[in-house]
Amino acid sequence: MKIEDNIDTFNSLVKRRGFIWGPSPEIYGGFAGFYTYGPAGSALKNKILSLFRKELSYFGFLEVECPTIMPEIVWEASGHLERFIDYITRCTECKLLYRADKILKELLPDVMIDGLSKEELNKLIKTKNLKCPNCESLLGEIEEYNLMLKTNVGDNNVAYLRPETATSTYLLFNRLDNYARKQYPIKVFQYGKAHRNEISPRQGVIRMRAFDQLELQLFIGKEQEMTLEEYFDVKSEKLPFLDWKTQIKNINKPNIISLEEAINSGVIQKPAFAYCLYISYFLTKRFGYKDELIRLRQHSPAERAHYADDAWDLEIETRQYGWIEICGIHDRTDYDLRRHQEFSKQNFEISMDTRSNKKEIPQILEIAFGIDRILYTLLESCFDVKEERINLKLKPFLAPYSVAVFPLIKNKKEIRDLAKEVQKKLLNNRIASFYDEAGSIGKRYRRQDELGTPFCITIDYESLEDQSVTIRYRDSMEQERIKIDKITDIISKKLISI
RNA sequence: GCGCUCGUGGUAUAGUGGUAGAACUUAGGCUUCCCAAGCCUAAGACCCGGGUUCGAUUCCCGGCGGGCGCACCA
Repeated sequence: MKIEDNIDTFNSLVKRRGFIWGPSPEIYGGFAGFYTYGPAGSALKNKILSLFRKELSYFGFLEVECPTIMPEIVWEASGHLERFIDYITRCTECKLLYRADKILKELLPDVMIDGLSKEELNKLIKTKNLKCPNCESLLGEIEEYNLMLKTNVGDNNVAYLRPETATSTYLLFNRLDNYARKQYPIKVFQYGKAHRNEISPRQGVIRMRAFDQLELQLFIGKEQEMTLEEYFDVKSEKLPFLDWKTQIKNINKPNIISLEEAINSGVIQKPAFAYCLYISYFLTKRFGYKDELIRLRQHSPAERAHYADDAWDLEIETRQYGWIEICGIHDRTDYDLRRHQEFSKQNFEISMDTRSNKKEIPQILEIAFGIDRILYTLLESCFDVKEERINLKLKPFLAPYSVAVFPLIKNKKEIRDLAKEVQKKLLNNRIASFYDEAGSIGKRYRRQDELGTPFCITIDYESLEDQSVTIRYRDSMEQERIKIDKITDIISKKLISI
């Protein structure tokens, strides 16, 4: 069978090899926006997370884990309740759906629409006899479309599934202030599920209704944002910046400049924020994306979220979906803590510097990764077809299986026994190893290539005599002879070093 | 959500108003071969519900799901 180097081959691989299945539950026809990771996908995801945790600990981040359901007041305070509920109206005839504020602004350019209540919007539609631009029929009653998933807890308490993990981290502020003994900036992250009731989810795991976020937060003083030590260690690092003023000129090629140059030219205002952009880029690079597939794109002021002062997306270029955001870096200012202080009636004004009595509410800088998008873009960017061979070029430490073990032939007892012994030895050292004796040796190599297994060990006749085996490398397909008692050492080293 | 379009084994598909054919994959066996060889055998599918019909996977309606366009995407 001819293996073509195209996106269909990729999509079928992702399913066949157990990376991503869905929409789930498949046997009931599927539920749009919900997907499942099969064994290979779960393994890959766990390795992604384990790399994150390792690196974040290096950068001094603490991990927390909060509930995914929070009472209504939290979302009122965070601003999500207001911003995630859209008033919509649909045409009574052609059923086209409009966002109420947008259509009213279009039809009534002279009326001030912003800030009107649902009742006032309804009144306007009725008194002005507003009609659908598409078919000239009357527009219907205002309805609410809520991007947050609502639920009831206990007897009758309204609550929402969190649409982001960040907010739940902010609610820990006074606990963290204590725990970290005011060693600002306090660096925290949280990994977990978030839920959004997308109107029409598409693009597979790129836009799901239940998805995984890994969000880093820096609680930091306003002055400290300009003087952060960590910035000075990395300020000469070069990143691919695409600021919004450049985008206006229709230029989509990033400008590769250092953090310092970005600050000096005014593209970035705060050194601490520049440091956050650096962290996002550094972590992304650790997964092995090629340079040309990464860019940092700044939001225009109009595109920014309600809480953000400056916002950038770290994007990866994909074959199937174009540039995809895998990480959002936001300067959330003191917006969140100020709001939660107000709604919870706690005091978040603290003195951050013992030398003065000045009190302030800390600023928050946020680096928000979408884990599912990392998993997807990583699979896509590692997918490679050459000479009838599918090869998933994952970094060795990310591959679902680190190594596979084969007896060259299965009907020779001694070879088979030795192969099983080698397999056992690897497992005893907790190396993710897969044993396979079915089919020709070439077929077994191909199976592992599709899963991204970086190393294959083959036991042959020679092994019986000199206790050596062949190690075969996924990308080069080259083979080397190594001694059995060196296998675990060699593999372990290769898993760390690359 | 609207419009168009599509939905057949694990994957990608052929085909039909009388329940489906091949490929790859998978499993068992032979072969023992270091890069998808070959041979034998086996398993496995018409998205769901309703209607028309003697009979529906096929036609019609509805639902669910996918793709594309519009809208939406803090």
